[in-house]
Amino acid sequence: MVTMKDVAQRAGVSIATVSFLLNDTKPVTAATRARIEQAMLDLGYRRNMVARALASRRTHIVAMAYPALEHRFGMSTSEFFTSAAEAARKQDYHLVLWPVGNDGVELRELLGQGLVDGVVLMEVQLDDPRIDVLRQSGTPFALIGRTTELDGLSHVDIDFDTTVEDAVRHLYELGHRELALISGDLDDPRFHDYGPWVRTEEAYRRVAASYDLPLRIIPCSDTTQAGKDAAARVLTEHSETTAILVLNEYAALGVVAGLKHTGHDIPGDISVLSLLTVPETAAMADPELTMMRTPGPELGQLGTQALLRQLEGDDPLPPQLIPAKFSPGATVAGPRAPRSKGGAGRRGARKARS
Amino acid sequence: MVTMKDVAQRAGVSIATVSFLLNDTKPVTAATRARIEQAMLDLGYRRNMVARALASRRTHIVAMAYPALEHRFGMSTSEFFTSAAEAARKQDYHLVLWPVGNDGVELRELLGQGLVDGVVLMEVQLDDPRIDVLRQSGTPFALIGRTTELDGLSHVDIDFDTTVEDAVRHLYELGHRELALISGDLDDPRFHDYGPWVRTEEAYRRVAASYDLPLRIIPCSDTTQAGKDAAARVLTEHSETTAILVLNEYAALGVVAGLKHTGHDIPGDISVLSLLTVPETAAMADPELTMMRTPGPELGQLGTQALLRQLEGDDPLPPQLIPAKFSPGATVAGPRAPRSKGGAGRRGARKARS
DNA sequence: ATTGTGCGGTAAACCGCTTAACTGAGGCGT
DNA sequence: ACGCCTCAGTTAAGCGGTTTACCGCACAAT
Repeated sequence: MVTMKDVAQRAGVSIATVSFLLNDTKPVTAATRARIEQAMLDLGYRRNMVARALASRRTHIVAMAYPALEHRFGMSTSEFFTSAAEAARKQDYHLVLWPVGNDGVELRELLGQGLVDGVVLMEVQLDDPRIDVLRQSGTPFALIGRTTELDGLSHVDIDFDTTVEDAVRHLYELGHRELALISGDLDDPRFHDYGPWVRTEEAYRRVAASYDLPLRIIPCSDTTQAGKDAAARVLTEHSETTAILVLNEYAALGVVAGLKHTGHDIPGDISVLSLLTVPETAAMADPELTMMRTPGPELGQLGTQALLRQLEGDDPLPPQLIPAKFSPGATVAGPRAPRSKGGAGRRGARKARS
Repeated sequence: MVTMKDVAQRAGVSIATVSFLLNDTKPVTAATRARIEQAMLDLGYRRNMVARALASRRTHIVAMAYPALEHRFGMSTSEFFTSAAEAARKQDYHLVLWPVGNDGVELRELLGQGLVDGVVLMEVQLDDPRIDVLRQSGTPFALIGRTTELDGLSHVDIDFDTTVEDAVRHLYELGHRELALISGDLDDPRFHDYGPWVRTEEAYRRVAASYDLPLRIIPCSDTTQAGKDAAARVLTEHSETTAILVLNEYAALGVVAGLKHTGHDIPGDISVLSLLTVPETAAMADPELTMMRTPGPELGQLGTQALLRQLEGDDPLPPQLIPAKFSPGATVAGPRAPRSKGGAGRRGARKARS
C-alpha cells in the first residue's frame, strides 16, 4: 500500500504538506503542489480513509438508517436512496444504506462504533425511539419524515396537507363528490405511529371537511391483497363512491385489480387516485395509475443536504416540506363520464355485468 | 468517548489485555476477565471500529456493490440485500449497500480507500469490468451471479438450467406444446452481457429443443409497458401460443395486463409463468402470478458466506447454483382447460371475444 | 536444586493520517 | 538597519486500537 509517507518522500516534502494539499487546509505553493501531485500520480496514491477517519474523527461516511425488516424496500425507497447517495458523493461523502431495526438498538450499536459521521433517518415514526438514541450519541442526523415534536430537528418531509388538498381538489373539480380514502392500517401496531399514514389521514379529514365531503376512510396495509380487500369494502359499505384515494402504492394496485374483478370499469365507473406513488409502480397497474408522484428524488437530496450542512458547520437547512405532484394516468376521470355511453374507450374491453 | 485505556485503568490491567479479551486472541483468567467485563459495563465501553480497522487492517465492513443506476433496486434485490446483511451481522461483519457504477471506476475508488474488507458483487455481467478492478485491488470478493470464465471465482448464482427445465416441464406436463418465451432484451447495450438474461435464454433454447418445442423468443426489457408490448407481439406473431414464460418479473405484470386487455382469459386461454419472481411482485398481478420463485434469501446468505469464508481464511465455499422453485399462482392451467366449459371459474368474469 | 516450559500479563511499536505548535526566510514600514 | 508580520513548510504528538516481543512465575520433569 502506498502511503502518504511515500508520496512525501518522492516529492521531497514532509508528510504534513501532502496532507495540507490533499485537504486544502493550508496553502501550498504552485511548485510544491505540482511536485506532490506528480508523485501521487506516479505512485498511484489513494488516501486511506480509515486512517484519515481515525485522525480527524470524521469518517466521511453517512448512513441512511433503514428499518429493512419493518418496511419493505420498494421502488420509492430506492429513489430516496439513490438520490441521497448521489447528493452525498457530490460533497465528498459516502452514503450507505444501513439496515437497522426500528427500536433503536442496532442503531445505537452502529453509532457507538464511530463508523459514521451522521445519519439520515428514514421511515420516521411520530414518536421514534431512534431519535433519542441519536440525540444521546451526539451524532448529527437529519430526518426524512418527521416526529410530532420536532424542536429544531433537521428534517425534510412530504407536504401531506398540500398533497391531499391537491388530490381532493382535482377530483372535486372533475365533479366527484362521493370520495373514499383507502388509508394506512393504523391498527397495525408496527405502524400506528407511522408519520405518512397518520398525517395523510389527518390531512384528509381536514380537507374532506372543508370541501364538505363525506368521511369514508378504510384502513389498509401496503400490499396488493389488502388493496383488493379494501376495494371490496368500499363497494359494499359505500356503494355510492365515485372516486377513491389510495394512500399506499402497492395497495393501489390491488384496488384497481379488485375493482376490475367485480366488474367495475376504471375510470368509467369509479376513479382511483394513488397518493404517494412512483412512476414505476404506477405503470404496473392496468389502466396506468393516476397518481400524486412521491417527491423521492427531491427528499433524498434535501435530506442528505440537511445532514451535510450540519457536518460541515454551514448554516442549517430550514425544514422543507415538498408536496407530491399530480401526475396523469388512466385511472381518473369525471364521475359517470359522458363517454361511458359512446363506447369509444380506446382500451377496448369494457365489462358491464353485475 | 470511553476508550480501551479507560477500561484497562479501571480494571487494573494493561490495555493489551483488554484487547486480547475482546478479540479472544489470547487466554485471560476468569478473574481478570470478570474485572474487565465489569469495567466495560460500568463505563459503557464500545470499541472504536475505526481504530480497530486501522490497526488490524480489517474494517469488518463488506460492501454489496450495486449498480443502482443501471439496475432498478426492486423487490428481488431487496431480498438479496436483507438476507445478505443478516448473514453478515451473524459473523460480526457489517454489510452495507454501496451504490457503484457498472464500469468499475467508482468501485475502484471505493476499494482504494481501504474502507471495506470485501465485496459482494451484484448484477454480474458475463464479462464484467468490475471483476478486473477487484482482482487488481486484491480485495476479496464473491459474486452473486457469474461471469463466463470463472476460474476459481467465488460465486453463487441461480441455476438457470434447472429453473427453466422445471418451468417448461411443468407446462409440458399440463399439456402445453405451444410455448413462447418473453426474454430479456439483449439488444439493449446495457444488458447484452447480463448473465441472467443470457443464461435463461440459452437454457430455454436447450430445453425447448429437448422437448421438441417451437422456439419462440420475444425480447423484452423489465418494465410493465415492455411486457404489454411483448404480449401483443406474441399474439400477433404466434397466435397459436397457449403458454408464455416470462423472464422479467415486472414485464410479467405487463404481459398479464396486456393479454387481458386484448380479451384473453388467463389462464383459460393462455397461461403465464413468470420465471424469476418474488411473491410480492407476483401478488401485484391480477390473477396472481404463477412463478418460479427467485431464491433471493438463499443467494444473499450464501454470497455473503462465500465472501466471509475468504475473509476468515476458512476453506472456500464451493460455487452454488440454486434453482428457482415453482410456486403456484393463478396464471397457469392446462391448455383449453376442461373447466373452460363448466363456467365454474371462481373469479367471475371471463371474456371470450376475439 | 536446576531447568524447562506453559501461561497470564505487560510494554511499546506501529497502523496512516491530521493538526497544533513551531521554524526560518523574505518583505515591509519606519 | 531593525523589528515585526506573513507565509510556506516542518516536527511531532496524537487518534484508539492491535500485535509482537518479552517477562516473571508456578509447576513438572530431570
